[in-house]
Amino acid sequence: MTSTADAALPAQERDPKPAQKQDHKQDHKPDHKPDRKQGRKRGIDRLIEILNYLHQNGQPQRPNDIAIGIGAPKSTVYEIVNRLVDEKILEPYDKDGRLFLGRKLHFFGTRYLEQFDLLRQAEPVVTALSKQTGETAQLCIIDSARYIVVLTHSGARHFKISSDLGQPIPLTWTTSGRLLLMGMSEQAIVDFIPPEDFTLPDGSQLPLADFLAEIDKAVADGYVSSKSVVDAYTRCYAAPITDHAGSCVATLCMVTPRGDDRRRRNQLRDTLLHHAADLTDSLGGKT
Amino acid sequence: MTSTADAALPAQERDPKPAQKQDHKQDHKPDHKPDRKQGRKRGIDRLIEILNYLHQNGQPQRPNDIAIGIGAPKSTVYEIVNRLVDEKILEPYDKDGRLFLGRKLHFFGTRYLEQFDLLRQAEPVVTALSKQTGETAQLCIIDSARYIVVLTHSGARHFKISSDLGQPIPLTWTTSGRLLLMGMSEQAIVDFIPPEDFTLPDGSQLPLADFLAEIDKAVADGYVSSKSVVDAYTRCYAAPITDHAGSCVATLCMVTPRGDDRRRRNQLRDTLLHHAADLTDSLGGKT
DNA sequence: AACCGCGTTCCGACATACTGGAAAACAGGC
DNA sequence: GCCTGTTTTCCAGTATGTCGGAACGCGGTT
Repeated sequence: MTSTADAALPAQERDPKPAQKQDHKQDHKPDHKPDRKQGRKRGIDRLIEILNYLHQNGQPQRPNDIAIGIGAPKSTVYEIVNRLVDEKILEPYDKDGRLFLGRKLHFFGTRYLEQFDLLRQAEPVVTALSKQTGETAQLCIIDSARYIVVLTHSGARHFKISSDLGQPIPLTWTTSGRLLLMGMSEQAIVDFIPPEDFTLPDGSQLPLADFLAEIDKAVADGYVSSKSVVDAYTRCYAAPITDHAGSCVATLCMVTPRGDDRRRRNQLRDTLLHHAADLTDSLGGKT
Repeated sequence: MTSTADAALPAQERDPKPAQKQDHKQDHKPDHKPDRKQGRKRGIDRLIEILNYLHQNGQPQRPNDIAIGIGAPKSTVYEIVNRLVDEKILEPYDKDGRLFLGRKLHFFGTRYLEQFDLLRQAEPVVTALSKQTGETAQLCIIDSARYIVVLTHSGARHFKISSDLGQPIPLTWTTSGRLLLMGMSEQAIVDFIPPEDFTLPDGSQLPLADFLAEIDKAVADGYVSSKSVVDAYTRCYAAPITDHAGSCVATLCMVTPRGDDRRRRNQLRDTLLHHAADLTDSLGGKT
């Protein structure tokens, strides 16, 4: 099963069905065209669909499968895919013609990491935290009103708690969400979070008042430790990384199986807080 | 200055001039069109150019700069760039409108790493080697008859030996090149290496016989340690990572400033060999 | 051998993505 | 404020990239 940081997605199967989405054209202009039949699409869009599809699907696919998966004409997909293979943006995976994301993407991604202080500095911290505790450690941020994991390092446990790096999840579903929203007024939070995100994965509603109270407690404690909202097996720990103004730019967190005794829980919490404070310091944040 | 593993590029300035290349259409068919004026290009090509440009350039740029840099119409670049920002493939960098590679690329890149045994296993080894020695450590492979660095971890030195991850370099220029070609016949090597690659960065020619002799010695020794061919400051150490058949699939290597005494050189070599053997083992290779 | 399913390649036609050029917004410098 | 150079946005025309559909190739089954 697939579990994400403090927000394990409920057995989010990687089903190969069409990537239902896009069409939310956020053009700045009114877009007078009444959304004609989604006939033809341009190459760039296809390319993006292909990459996203392979990323979400997580495993090598044949051009034909990709075409079916994203609901695009085969001829188009073959065309584009060949171009991308030339560029090493995709790479052949086996002799059956399966393809996967290519090394060029790794190079691009590395450049991205180099460029950004937060991630560059956080990377060794996440690794150290994970190594030291043997648990899965992650760095999480807010991304367009959702929570996403941006760095992850798996723990030593035999059953892998893999994380869906980069998959947006409602803030309300996550332990970290309580911390990431610190400092926002009630009104701001209501405006910020999409209303549907107050529906928890089991279908129940999270009362706003409860959520606000949890945020308050999180801020007061300086960390959160709680059972995952989205699965029955994991406990999550999260600590804030703050900037010079004291607002929370990210959280450092851990995912562990439930069932640890109080002693170990405290120990994990302390280790986490220690690393989080270090990271905040080295970023010039206010501790 | 910029230095790459065992092949520091000679002050390879990152000049913002047009990316002269492509046009080598390797279509399987004769391509009857006599290569018309390079008029219009498709979106996908532009997109690739943009990403490559930002990657090679290494720093955030404005859409306008990108347009100039890749020699594309501004209107086109603005169009595409906006699309990519929506997708988080590019990201705004500052309020002057500069952009850089986006987090999505990091996510894609991570998936790539997860998927491939060699890199997944090699990553902790490279890190460990670098931490233990304080030097820059890298994993290198052959990529279309050239050498490229696929993993890197900077050493603790104050002046950063940054590496051009993913930049193809002639095998002859690199220490690792001697190892990566092990097992190939003279004829195979001649056929494989582009003739122009026997010209060293200083303009001199590398005699084939010398090169072959160096390869033989490398194989016999089981490692190479030599002064970098391409700069005057560094010494490089390389050790082979072999597969079950005993052929060299990659090299683990280190870049150090010159001037270490024999004792330390031996020590570094031993550490390197130790880690390389570990990695080969864990990949099921023949030691 | 002939048949079937599946993955891949080929090809012509048309909608449209890309382009050039010009206008508009912006940023300094005087 | 006014002028000058730069960056960004807008727009309409046409070269061309995308699509559908058909043909091809290959492995396995009857």
